[in-house]
Amino acid sequence: MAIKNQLKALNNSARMQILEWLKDPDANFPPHESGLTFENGVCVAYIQEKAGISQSTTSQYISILHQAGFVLPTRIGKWTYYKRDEEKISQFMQELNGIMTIPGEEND
Amino acid sequence: MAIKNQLKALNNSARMQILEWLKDPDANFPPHESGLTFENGVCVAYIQEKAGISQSTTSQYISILHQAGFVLPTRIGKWTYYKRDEEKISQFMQELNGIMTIPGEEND
DNA sequence: CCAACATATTGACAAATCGCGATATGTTGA
DNA sequence: TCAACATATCGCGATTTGTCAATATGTTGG
Repeated sequence: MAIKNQLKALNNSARMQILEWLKDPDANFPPHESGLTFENGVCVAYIQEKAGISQSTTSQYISILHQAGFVLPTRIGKWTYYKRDEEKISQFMQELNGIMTIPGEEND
Repeated sequence: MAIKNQLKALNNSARMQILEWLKDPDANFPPHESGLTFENGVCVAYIQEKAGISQSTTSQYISILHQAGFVLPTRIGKWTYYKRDEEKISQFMQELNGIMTIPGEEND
């Protein structure tokens, strides 16, 4: 159930990229005008600008990433900041690994 | 390029299941009537029967798994046997892991 | 409360994917 | 060469996804 949505969320290059950018906000986004650090993540407007897609599409993509459990929102004032949920992402990768690979196999 | 097709290939429960079944053909399929072992994989007809989908859909799904590099065909007589390409699968998982996770992070 | 703004939701339509039946291709045994 | 069979490909309607503009919701400062 969960993993199906998670794979669907990844099945789009913009959504993948957003997740990658959020790995290192300092390297990928300008500082927030509010002076806020990236501790709580990045605001939607910055993600939109970087991705070069419309506001509505950006919001929808972030919603899909959120439903997949990959990002966590923090609302501060009129802004919503999103950051990666590293634990959920790790869990997903472990689960996918369990599905995809054979336990004994040591291929690399 | 490659990883996009690979994620697409996984974005379908029947295709995921086929890959899982092929992890252990002895456990998931009856022996080939020809007496052939599963060394070269499983014939399409058995996969079709197990998946409960049409012949054309089965063939197409296997083709998608093949394009993704997840399975290898061996033609013997009028049969085509498919088995997992463990190396490619491992490579895919490593690549996805590199994209999805942050190097230093040790979440579990 | 209102105007301005950030984000979310809705409605629409094109493009991609699902899954099938029909048909084509390739192979073997007679 | 032909009939039977295994698999692949084609063409199709149905469903899902991509992406947008328009609109709704929620928040703050005045």
